[in-house]
Amino acid sequence: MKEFTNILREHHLKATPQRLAMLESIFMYGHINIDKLYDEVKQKFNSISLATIYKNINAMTKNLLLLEVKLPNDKSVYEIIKEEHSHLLCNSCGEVTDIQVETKNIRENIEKRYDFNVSQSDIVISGTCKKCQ
Amino acid sequence: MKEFTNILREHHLKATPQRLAMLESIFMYGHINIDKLYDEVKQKFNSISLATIYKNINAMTKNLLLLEVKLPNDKSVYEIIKEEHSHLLCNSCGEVTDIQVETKNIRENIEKRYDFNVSQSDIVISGTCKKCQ
DNA sequence: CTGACTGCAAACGTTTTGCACGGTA
DNA sequence: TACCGTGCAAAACGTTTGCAGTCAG
Repeated sequence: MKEFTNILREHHLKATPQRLAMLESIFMYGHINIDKLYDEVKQKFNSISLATIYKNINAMTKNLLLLEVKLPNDKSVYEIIKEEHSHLLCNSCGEVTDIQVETKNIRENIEKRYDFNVSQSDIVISGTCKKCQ
Repeated sequence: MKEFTNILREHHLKATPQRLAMLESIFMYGHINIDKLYDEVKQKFNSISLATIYKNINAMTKNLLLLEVKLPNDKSVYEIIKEEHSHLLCNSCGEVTDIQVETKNIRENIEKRYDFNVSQSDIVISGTCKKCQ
């Protein structure tokens, strides 16, 4: 896919078929953990090794192309970085969904009350999604 | 300490000296990771093994006496469960602070907008604390 | 053509397990 | 006394590393 090739280059990484396959899977799922990603990529790319998956996840995360999302009671998932957003986690089906949460008030409150310079907000809302209720 | 003895029993766990020492350290620090906890407890209790630390962390977490807090770019810390609250993480000194964030509006918005039944909100605000600015 | 990337195997750090012994209730 | 918990050593697990060969730019 032409687009991911450019994205990789913009992040100073070579566009190898392994990386393109990884990005396609991550994009398709939106959020994916290491094991699932390995399974997925292995289907299209049987020779890929777990070490390569890890090396690339680390390289892309370090170069701010991917973001690790730590979930309560679950394995971390990775996503392609875009605008800042929060996450919904369904405890029943495990699905992770992007949501927009108004954090401006929260940030301002914290800056004022605790004299704390906020740079990042990690918010995961857990519960039961529509389908699973 | 008498109090922790009772708390352990209320959670259907025996009040062993190892567990009491662990709870005292966790309480003293507010939030502590496994390595630090092991170091701390080892000072008062030289014979304790890492396996015991892990077994007890798992037992107390499963029995809802402790909570694991996953931090971005950092090791998990554990705390004694009390009222729901959020966390401030200083990227400079690593300190974790409890804060009260008004989540009612957020929850209600999510319940309405996404038809999602919220049960838990995990919020970690990162940045620079007062002392480190 | 050269440095970056891959795949393999080995190494590593963290967490869990099995078991015999000891302590709590 | 009956279990539950402890400590040790070994095992299992997830992740990283070193290296020789390959490929993208």
